Amino acid sequence: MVDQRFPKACRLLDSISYEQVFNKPAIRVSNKYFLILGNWTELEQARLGVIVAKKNIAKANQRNRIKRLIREAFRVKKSSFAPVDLVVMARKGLQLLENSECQPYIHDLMDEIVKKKPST
RNA sequence: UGAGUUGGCCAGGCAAUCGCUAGUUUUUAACUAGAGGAAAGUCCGGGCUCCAUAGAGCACAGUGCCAGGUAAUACCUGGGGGGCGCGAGCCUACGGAAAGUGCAGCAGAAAAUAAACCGCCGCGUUAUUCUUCGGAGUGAUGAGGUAAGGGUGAAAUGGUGCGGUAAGAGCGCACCGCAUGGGUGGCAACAUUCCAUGGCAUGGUAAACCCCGCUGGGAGCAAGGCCAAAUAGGAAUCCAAUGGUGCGGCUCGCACUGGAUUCGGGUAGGCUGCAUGAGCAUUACGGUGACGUGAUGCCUAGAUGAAUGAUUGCCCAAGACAGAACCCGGCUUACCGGCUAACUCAAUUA
Repeated sequence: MVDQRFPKACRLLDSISYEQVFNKPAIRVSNKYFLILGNWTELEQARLGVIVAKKNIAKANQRNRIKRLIREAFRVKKSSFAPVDLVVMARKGLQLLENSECQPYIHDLMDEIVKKKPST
């Protein structure tokens, strides 16, 4: 049984954690709808932070939907990651897509990160 | 059956697997609960918190038929006036224009102490025609009278008829309308097929200034309280003085500054505020109703880098607008469809 749980230990919980990722991102992958920054850590598991700006997605219920989508994708793939802090940012236009249309974009980017290894 | 009016309700359902937040317990698991009718816009009204115990006056803002409901309102209920609709019903910032100031394009003679463009009327002067020699008619012109008729306008100082007159005119009369006072009905707004008086004023605009009545102190949960790394030196209480400084837009006013005594103060961060409430359901009684009073039962989201979801299958009417952030009551706006009650109009059948 693969661990697919998503407790608070798997999330970035304060602005310090976010700033560490933004200051020197070792990982930077993106496509039309998402941008992912990441930083290798010494922790036991990967952690996720999500940013969906009001500027990009105007309606609150659409922002919630996209955040859930990103968390769900991370939750399913979590055990495949090396210890890493990720920040996923949503770009404009996502509110026009159905959930099933969005999923390939986020899954592809996460697969890309799974292939990478920490440069020791 | 069709068309319509008003009100109320629902907002995909079920199952399996994997998850999230909170609570409880026998705690590495199980059980329970987990967005809305608008959670939205932040347009009003409150609660709560601090500022001064939240006061007085001015200014400013809001509000505006009457009565009631409510914690309160700009909301709701009932009623009145006006307008629209065949009707059920709908709309209505609906106080004051005889306190003052201002404004009114075009058209029109004139838009406010009314006014004479055309027309109508007699009078004077003059030309001319006719004449029974008294005058009569026509044209031009002058000073007047006239609000009947025409024409302009959204609006032109009551309407119709008769009398009256040179022509006219509420100039007089009748009826209708209007105003004022009284009576009557109504808590009131107001109504009045009641009575009297008045020939009739007082044009419109107050979502123009304004006047009048009523209401409003300010800031907001990033309020405020507690614990507290860092950092800076002050903070609280009492007494004295009435000079200085500061404080909602201003004034009254209030606070601080001085001295003495005491020792904590407070940013990041954390905790709290933060879920028992103007609460919900059922029911009885009072009330036309909004609603109130009582009884019984229930506890029903509480996140904080921010939970309430994903996948699969089945069913149907094929799922819109949209996400709590201190909490309530309203209003407004967005919205796929569907259900339901009462009523109105039209047609058909009996």
